[in-house]
Amino acid sequence: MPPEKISERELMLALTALFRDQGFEGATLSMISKATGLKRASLYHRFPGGKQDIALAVVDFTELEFKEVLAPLWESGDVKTRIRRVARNLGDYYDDGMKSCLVDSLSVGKEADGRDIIAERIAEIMEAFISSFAAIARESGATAKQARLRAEDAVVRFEGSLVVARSTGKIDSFKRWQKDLPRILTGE
Amino acid sequence: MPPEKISERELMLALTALFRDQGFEGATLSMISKATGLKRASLYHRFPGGKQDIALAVVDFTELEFKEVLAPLWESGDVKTRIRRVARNLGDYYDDGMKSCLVDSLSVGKEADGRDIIAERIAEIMEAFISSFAAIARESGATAKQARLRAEDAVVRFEGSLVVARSTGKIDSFKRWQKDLPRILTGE
DNA sequence: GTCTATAGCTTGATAGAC
DNA sequence: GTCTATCAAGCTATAGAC
Repeated sequence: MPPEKISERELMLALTALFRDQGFEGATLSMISKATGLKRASLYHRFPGGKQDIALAVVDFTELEFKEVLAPLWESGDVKTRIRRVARNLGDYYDDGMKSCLVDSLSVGKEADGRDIIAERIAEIMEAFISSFAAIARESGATAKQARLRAEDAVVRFEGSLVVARSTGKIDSFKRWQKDLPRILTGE
Repeated sequence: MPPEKISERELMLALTALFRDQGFEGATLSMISKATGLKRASLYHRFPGGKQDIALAVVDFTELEFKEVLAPLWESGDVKTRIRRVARNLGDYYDDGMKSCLVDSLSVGKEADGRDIIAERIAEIMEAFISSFAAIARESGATAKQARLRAEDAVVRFEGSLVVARSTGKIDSFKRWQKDLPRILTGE
């Protein structure tokens, strides 16, 4: 057998970038093949379920990556400091707002085929994102209800700033979101 | 000649819904044909430039529709009342947050073909949206700089709440945005 | 202004060699 | 684990009749 042409991690990073930028319909097997250096048949060897399998693997991978990005939330220390750390991590991960959100890109499109399975996973990831923010808002002294509202507000502004950045090419609102995040979650 | 099978307005409404829900790559000519009742060749009669022409027509149409939705901003009367009216219009237009934003859907995808022309128009629409909000924020007493910030914040939250609603199926954050809009734009 | 019919290409997916 | 070769189906787009 020939050796692996691309490591698991490099493969997943390339696939994630593609689905994030192109969405499910936009990411064709030709693009995937080109981006990974693997021919069609090799892709089906690694992902027997085809394109849907690839998309689901990307979602799983992103879920894990995101846990690392949000890791400071579960550590100890000053709450606002940890939130600032997460804001910085998210800035790195999303290239200061120039990259789209996978949840956004993958939730555009038809509900045919196995897209509903992907949609379900997408909803789970979004919920986990909000819950993570709610946990630290709670830690900062908010009631459960307050914390949930603050967390949803933070995620709404995050997603919105990425949409605005992608459509206008300007990242100002994302940078402001980064700066405002501690205030949003702790309520000042 | 046979009569028009579908009125210009009905046609544009169907096309807009399709591109809004499916994105550019996701909206195939088969879907378009089915949704409008027009065969492929008839679509090319109305839109000689093909799919890109249709998408651009959808963007133009949406730009006009949006001017009606935002119309209260240019009327006279109490500022907060007019903002509330716009919030209600946007709630109707986006089905309380259950519909996606065309700007979001159409800005996902490859930059090949004539997609850059569409991207340019999308950026214009987003800018007009922000400017409209900035104008009424200015009217409420804000400086030009303050008004711009408030307007961007309002649009960011609007887009974000639609992304969250689409991915989770829950419209709570959109409803909150609607309620908060007067406060966001006038600064209380 | 609509249609049928078709062209030519790309898509997602599979078979089988090495 | 990778490849070449191939498939049927779908895609965008066009020609030409009525």
